[in-house]
Amino acid sequence: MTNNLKPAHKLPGCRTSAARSAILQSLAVNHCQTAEQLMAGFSKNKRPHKTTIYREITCLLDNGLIHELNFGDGRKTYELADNQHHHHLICLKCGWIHPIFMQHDLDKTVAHSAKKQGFTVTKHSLEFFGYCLKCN
Amino acid sequence: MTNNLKPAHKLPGCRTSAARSAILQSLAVNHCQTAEQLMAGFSKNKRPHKTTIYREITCLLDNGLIHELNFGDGRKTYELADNQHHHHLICLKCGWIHPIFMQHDLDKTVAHSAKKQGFTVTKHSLEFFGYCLKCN
DNA sequence: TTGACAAATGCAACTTAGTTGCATTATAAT
DNA sequence: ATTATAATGCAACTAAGTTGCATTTGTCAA
Repeated sequence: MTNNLKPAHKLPGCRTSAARSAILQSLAVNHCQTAEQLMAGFSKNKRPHKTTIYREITCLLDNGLIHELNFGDGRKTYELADNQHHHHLICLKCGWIHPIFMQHDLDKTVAHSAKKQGFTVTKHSLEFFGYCLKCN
Repeated sequence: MTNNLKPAHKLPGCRTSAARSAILQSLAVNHCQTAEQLMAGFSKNKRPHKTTIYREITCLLDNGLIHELNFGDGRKTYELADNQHHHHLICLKCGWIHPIFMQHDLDKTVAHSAKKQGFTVTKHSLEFFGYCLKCN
């Protein structure tokens, strides 16, 4: 588990970083996490400073290893970039987040009509909100 | 223009409010605006305090007159609730926002499969990011 | 193996968006 | 006209995230 993540930790122009490795491992276990949740994932005695967390997140974003998401609650959420394109179910009560895989060509469809007004679509965000099993 | 908005300004348990009327009028002209943009819409000499803006936004949300959106830049955006269901084109460079109307039954499709795991979909968010005519 | 440069880290102070408590003003129902 | 309560302003606060700077540490080249 640790081993197959190691290569990804080696980034060009970067050294190995305990915090960076830990963040990637944490995201491999828990699909979607905020900066705060990533912080909480460390045991208290070896928890890095919040500045470090935010800087490693920036580094991982710059290197395309993670994606930033925003579910409307004002916090940024992160997930590994190495998984296939998907969307999310998000519980409005408990914050439970679940990836869903569905086939669609929204991007293509919209790109076509958007182009008529000179707009080029590069990505989209599609999230479903509601109530999970426990909160229903 | 002012007249046909007036009735909407009368909210149960609320008095008429200059700030509230102005916010609704501003959103009628400019589809999507942040709290800061709404502030900027007032001429300097009769601009209400930011606390007032935020409180009026809360009031309008509570009464269902506006919707809150979040395009991932950390700011909340507001639009009138009295228009038909739509999504947005959002320019990543200049922040240009444009509503798009497209037919789809994503909500229904997903609601069906989500229900199998006990999740009830109540709403969804679908936004397209890219570059507008000017920024292309 | 060592030396040195740059990356990683920690800390304090700062920024930005938004919130809360409290005092004052003003609308509208009686 | 009186009065209750909504609307407003102001100051102080919170929460998420950022920046500057000093210190530590990993890694490359000699």
